Amino acid sequence: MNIGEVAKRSGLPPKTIRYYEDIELIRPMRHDNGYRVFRETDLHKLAFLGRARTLGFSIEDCRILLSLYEDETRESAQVKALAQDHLTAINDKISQLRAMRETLQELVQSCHGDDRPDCPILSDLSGETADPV
Amino acid sequence: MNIGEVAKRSGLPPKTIRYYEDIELIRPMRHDNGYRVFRETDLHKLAFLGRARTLGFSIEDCRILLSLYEDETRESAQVKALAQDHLTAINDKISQLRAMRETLQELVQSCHGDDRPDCPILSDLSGETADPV
DNA sequence: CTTGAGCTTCCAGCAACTGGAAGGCCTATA
DNA sequence: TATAGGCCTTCCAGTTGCTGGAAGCTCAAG
Repeated sequence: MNIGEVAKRSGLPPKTIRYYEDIELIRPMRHDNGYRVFRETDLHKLAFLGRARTLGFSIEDCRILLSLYEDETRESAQVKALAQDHLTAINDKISQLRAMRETLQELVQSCHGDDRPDCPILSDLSGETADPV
Repeated sequence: MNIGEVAKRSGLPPKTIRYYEDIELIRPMRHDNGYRVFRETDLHKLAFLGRARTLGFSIEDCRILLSLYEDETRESAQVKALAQDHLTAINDKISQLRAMRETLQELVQSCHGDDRPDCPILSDLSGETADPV
């Protein structure tokens, strides 16, 4: 398979696939003409990576996951710990975003949003303490 | 004020303050010796920026917010629209993260996490369809 | 033989800083 | 007065995960 085909089948853009080779997540062979040759195992790895990235794992986590996947002597505890840490990080991010949302929502709601310059959003940002509702 | 003082008072690290000058969010004066001189208005702007960044606004949004703040002929509708868009983006991100969390949580729960290699997390990533529970 | 699609490499840029090196300045104390 | 330290300066590089674009080679079709 050439890169275009693999891109279609894996759902990853060619640029990304080349990048993954660059950082040595995959190691496709080469044709005599310099073209990359992808085998089923390469495609499989790329799909694995795509899925892991969709779940938000970092590239370095992906590298570890891939190596665990290929290591028949792995302990599932290692995988679980990695996933658990990631889950915790995601939960932290959600909390942060929720805090932002809460504040923003209040500010947006309190702004009349017309042609007058008066604006509680800017007031808040500039450090004025909000009027008690 | 020197940068250290401003850093303390604004809560932003000196590096970040220099960076903000670099991208022309602020324009502090200079002493003869080359040191930056910050006035109250600079400090005020930095606090504004810090707060806006905490709410997740991008630097470019911050630039716009700052210019709106300083524009007495602004219409609050402009500010509100910006904040509303940002709020929408945050909500999108939260949705994404929640989707990740849901999947991850299931996977983590289904993994026994012991010394055996068998692992539903890796199975999922590798494209095996999950066994119906 | 030419055209166009597909492939190659390499370089640059995004966001928003952050770390570190090399060196100037300022103040206090011995 | 010398020096030590702490603060300041600039500049360069690195972070994460790609993405865009340029220049150029290859391949298949007409």
